[in-house]
Amino acid sequence: MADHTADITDTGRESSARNRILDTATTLFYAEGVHTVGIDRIIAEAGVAKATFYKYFPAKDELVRAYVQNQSRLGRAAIDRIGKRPARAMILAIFDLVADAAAQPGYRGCPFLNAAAEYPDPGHPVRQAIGEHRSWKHDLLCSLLAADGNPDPETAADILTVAGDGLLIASHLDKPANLRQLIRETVLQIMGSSAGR
Amino acid sequence: MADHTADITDTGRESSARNRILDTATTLFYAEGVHTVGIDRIIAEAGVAKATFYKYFPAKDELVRAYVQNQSRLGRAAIDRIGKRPARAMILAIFDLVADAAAQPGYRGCPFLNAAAEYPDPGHPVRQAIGEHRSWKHDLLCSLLAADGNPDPETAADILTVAGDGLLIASHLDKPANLRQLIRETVLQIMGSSAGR
DNA sequence: TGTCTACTAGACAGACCTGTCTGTATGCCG
DNA sequence: CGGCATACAGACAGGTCTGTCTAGTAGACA
Repeated sequence: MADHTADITDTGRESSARNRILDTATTLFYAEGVHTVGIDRIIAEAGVAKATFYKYFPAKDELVRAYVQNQSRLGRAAIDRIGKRPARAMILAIFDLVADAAAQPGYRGCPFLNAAAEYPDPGHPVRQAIGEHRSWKHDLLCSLLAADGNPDPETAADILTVAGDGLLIASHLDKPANLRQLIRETVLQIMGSSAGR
Repeated sequence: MADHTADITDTGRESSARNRILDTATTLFYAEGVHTVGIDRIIAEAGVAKATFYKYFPAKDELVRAYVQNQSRLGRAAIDRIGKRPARAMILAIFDLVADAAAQPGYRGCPFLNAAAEYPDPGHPVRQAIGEHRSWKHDLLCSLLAADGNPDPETAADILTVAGDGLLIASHLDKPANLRQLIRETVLQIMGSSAGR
């Protein structure tokens, strides 16, 4: 569970203390929620003094925002790791990532959806960071759909986003046995059944 | 927003103090989250003594569970209010409820998804209550799909559940302009385009 | 050696949390 | 009238939270 956060912030010039804080926070926030995990616990498990923490993150919300951005970076890295493929295969591969994530031991759903649920105010910086990731992903889908020759990529991207969020929820709350098949079925049904199976 | 909680717990024999607590909690928990809202705030706004609160709800988590069950009751009531229709029209009407809810001023997404995000442990009573609501809804969709003549209502219900959750997320986080159209488009595309428009 | 930087250790204030407890007021029923 | 249930008011204990502050330590570099 801590493993996928072990390959750290690549900007190597950053403080190691800061990295330890962010990694610990990423693990704990994802596993137990943002409000449940306190600063004291994070600095204890990161092996860092409180003053050091507040040097790098002036307030807890700043850390939460960094956590969201870190998750965004990890998500983008996972997509980068797929490599180059035709547009339609690319979309299917991206959706397969949901099944990959759901198969991991500590899976607890989508970090962005979980975090958003804890911040009611849509104008809050944390919510904005979440929104940035969402619109990045939407744009990615949109351009892939356009490359696939979709006549209305905007609308199709909306629907695919809906499907993606729903699949993340289902993979977490309902844990369906045949998740991979459900994903394929959902995506193909949405993209038009002229699918390359 | 407090309005739709005004038509209270119909089991009229219940204590009015208990009802006031549950109604206040329903409003506050939904609007601001479960962990953010404390007991003191609830009893103050419900106009109830602390001892009275702990008489009816031995612990806060009991209240949260009652809150989830209350939301489940409200959701079922909304579906009951639709009245009788052919299966396919019924499904569309149920999905339209998402748009209705999203149009209300205090809309903050799906109460079940929000609450689930705050309880990591899948075995927690609150999560179980959420699971009960979800499987109730899944079964409802399944029987409607069967009545509509769907060849594989189980799988179709899975996909519709995915779509429903995704639409609830989208209507909350992305606030798309043409939500009603997005809903129709998504549902019809999933149920097979031989739709009755 | 002296100094500067980054860090550790941990006390502390002030707020807020859940849950318990004591005492009081009100109304119903016999 | 007495007895009992229900509810209110609020102090209190014990814990946790965020965020500040003081004091001390280890290494780099001149």
